[in-house]
Amino acid sequence: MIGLVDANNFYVSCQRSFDPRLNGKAVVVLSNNDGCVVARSNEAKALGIKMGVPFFQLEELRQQHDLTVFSSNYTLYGDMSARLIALLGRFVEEVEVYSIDEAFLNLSGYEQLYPNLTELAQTIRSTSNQWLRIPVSVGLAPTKTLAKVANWYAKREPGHNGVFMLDTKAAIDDALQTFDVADLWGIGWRYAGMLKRNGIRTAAQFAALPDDWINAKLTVNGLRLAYELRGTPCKLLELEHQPKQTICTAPSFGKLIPDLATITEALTTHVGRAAEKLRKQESAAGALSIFLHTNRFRKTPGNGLPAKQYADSRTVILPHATSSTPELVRYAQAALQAIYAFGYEYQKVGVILSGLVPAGHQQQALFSDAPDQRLASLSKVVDKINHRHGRDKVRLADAGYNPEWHHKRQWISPNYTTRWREILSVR
DNA sequence: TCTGGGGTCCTAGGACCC
DNA sequence: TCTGGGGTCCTAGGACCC
Repeated sequence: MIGLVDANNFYVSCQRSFDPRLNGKAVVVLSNNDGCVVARSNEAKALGIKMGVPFFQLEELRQQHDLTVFSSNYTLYGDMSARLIALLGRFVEEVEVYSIDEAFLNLSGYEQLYPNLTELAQTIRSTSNQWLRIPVSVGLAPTKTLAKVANWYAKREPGHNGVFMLDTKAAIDDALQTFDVADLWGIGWRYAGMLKRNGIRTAAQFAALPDDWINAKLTVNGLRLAYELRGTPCKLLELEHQPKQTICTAPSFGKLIPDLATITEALTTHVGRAAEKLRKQESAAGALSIFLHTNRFRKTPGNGLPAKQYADSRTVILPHATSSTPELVRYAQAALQAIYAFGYEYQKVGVILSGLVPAGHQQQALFSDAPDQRLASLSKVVDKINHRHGRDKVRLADAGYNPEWHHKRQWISPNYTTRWREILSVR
């Protein structure tokens, strides 16, 4: 059996954990730059606030109802997530961290220790409530996909008390009969539309389709999904932490930016951030892509016509794989100069590092200079200083001093768990 | 009229996830 | 005025090899 533990309204729950006055209230958490709604309390869902709606469209609702708003605080959510994972590790050996608020548990081999898995799930729930004040739901089933389905029922059926188990053929058949095919793990809006056009509405109907048809329409991924629904595991628990294959840093500007100088400051900062992530996983990048674009939603003030748009990107294959910030910045700035066009209001510049290889195992180029080892050491020392004394304490001068492009986070909460001076004070 | 067979590698684009 | 960020995997097709 596999367990899926999924935190309820995770970002909202993290905020409530440190401010119980928010319990019972409508609360939303916004995406980066305070753009869209990415988490909602049940009360906010009841007000009809949809996932992903642009925040500015909620202005009227805010005036009519008591709605509490937070900018996203990933430092806080990441730390709370680590605590939740540590908690799960006290109950079972094998935990796959699937996302910031979800984990799969391998429950096979625990028949002696936990003869009743529903009870175990309840214990996990109450422990999380007590230690973290984070409510979680638990789905139990023979495959990951069925555990996802079970979790869906655990979250939505009040009678189940946050735990739902699919352990018999009859229970699985029952659950799939009433499960919307669009809610399956691996079925997005395009596949959902295609399936509905073909008369497939439920998970049970999908699982009963011929293999050839599924393979032709949804590739091998769809076939794996069908097998998992039929009870044959195709997705194994991934317990090893895999290094990332690409690293992207591309936050929007807080306001539209027209000039190259300011965009260069932002890009320099983003490349520095991406390179930090790169060094943290002990990789080096073999290629670097830069992209730049205007705001595609924007209308020209006054006439309401779509504003003039521009977007371009440039990929540079590096002469040797590197993780050095100054070196990556040099190539990034040259690429930006090549794609920048005067006369537009830009929304975003971003960097993607790819061709990642383990640091220290880089292929040496035959006809170019060997990578400068001193540069690599320098960046590592800078990381250490910044880790100890605060982000960006040491950085390139090109990153600027008073960034007017910084993203918005108007409703940010304190970093309760990671900064001494922001620790919760109780009066 | 008839135009081989069997591979590898890379990339762009499309699907998906939270 | 204001519309997120960061990932993965698969396939088709083109270029190449002998």
